[in-house]
Amino acid sequence: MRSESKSDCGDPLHYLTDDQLRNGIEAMFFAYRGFTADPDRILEEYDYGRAHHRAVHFVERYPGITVSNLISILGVSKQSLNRVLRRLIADRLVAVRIGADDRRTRELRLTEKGKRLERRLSDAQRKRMRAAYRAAGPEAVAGFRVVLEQIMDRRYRPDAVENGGR
Amino acid sequence: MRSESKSDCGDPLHYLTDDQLRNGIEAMFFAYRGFTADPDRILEEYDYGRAHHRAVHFVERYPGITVSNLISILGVSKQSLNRVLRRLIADRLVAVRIGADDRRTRELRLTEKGKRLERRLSDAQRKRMRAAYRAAGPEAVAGFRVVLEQIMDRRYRPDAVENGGR
DNA sequence: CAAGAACGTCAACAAGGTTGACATAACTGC
DNA sequence: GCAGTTATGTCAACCTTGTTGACGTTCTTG
Repeated sequence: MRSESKSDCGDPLHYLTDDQLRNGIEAMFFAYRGFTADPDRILEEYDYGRAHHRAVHFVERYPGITVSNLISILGVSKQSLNRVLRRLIADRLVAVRIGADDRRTRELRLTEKGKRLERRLSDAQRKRMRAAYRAAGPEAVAGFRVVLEQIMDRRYRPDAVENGGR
Repeated sequence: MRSESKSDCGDPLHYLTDDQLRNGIEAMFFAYRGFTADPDRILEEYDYGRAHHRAVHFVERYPGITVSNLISILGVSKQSLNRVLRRLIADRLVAVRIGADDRRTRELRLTEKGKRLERRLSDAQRKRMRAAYRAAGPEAVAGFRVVLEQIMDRRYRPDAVENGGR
């Protein structure tokens, strides 16, 4: 199986020691902080928080998504999401339409204004990711993605990995 | 900006497309959630939060760390840390000593009880990381670490990367 | 038509972040 | 030795974002 060990100093399982794992854990902590730092600064201007960013992100990602689907992706209560969504709708960043097939549901989409904010936020975040990816190189990035997908809960793991190419 | 668009396979810079970056961003979101899920469940039993976990983690990591150093690592205000620390001290998870060289400072250490909780938390977190690492393999892990270190802010990056060896 | 689902909303509450202000003890420079 | 600065603790007020519980409306479905 894992007989191909690269950075082992003798022990092929050296990368699984508690120390290595601890380093990885700490790296996750610091990296996630860096990861959110740039959008956080932008959101401050608008008096929005990270919750607004997440909502905007997933509405952009799945245009026409319903409220309950958004709730289950974000993993928050409907009251919590509603507070965030209400403001985004009032500020005309998100548009609501009655569900086409089920009139009880609400389909969410970004307005032009919403798309502009989303673009600003994701540009900032992508800029940092791009710099990191570029510095690390394609093989490191591939490894990064594999490990992340292992860390996340099974149900969020993209089983059809379209970036498997190359 | 990058002009080469979409899914042109064959492009050696394909891993830097907006789509790839966006996938990475989303993976970070889901992975971080999985990453904190297990400790969160344990903390609930004790009525502690993530803030307590972070404090305990870094006190374990740097025994004798001072309050101000802990503040700057965690990146929170002293009032915020104080609220968390006060409880950990009252519950006898953290012991405080007057600084050896500077009597104004307070040196923080885990008590036996504190070590037990820290161990429980980090065992849970390591278990998930170990499974992820094992499934991904050593090369993926090496890539994972490189990318994470690029994402985090420079000042937290370990300049002496011990796994850079080979 | 009755039941249940999807949604919105009000209220109360908690964790954990912020800032401002103030107090004390200890170090440091002159 | 005194003045100024630093490290810490604490009180108070406030914000965001999460929670639960309760209730009402609209719509789908058996």
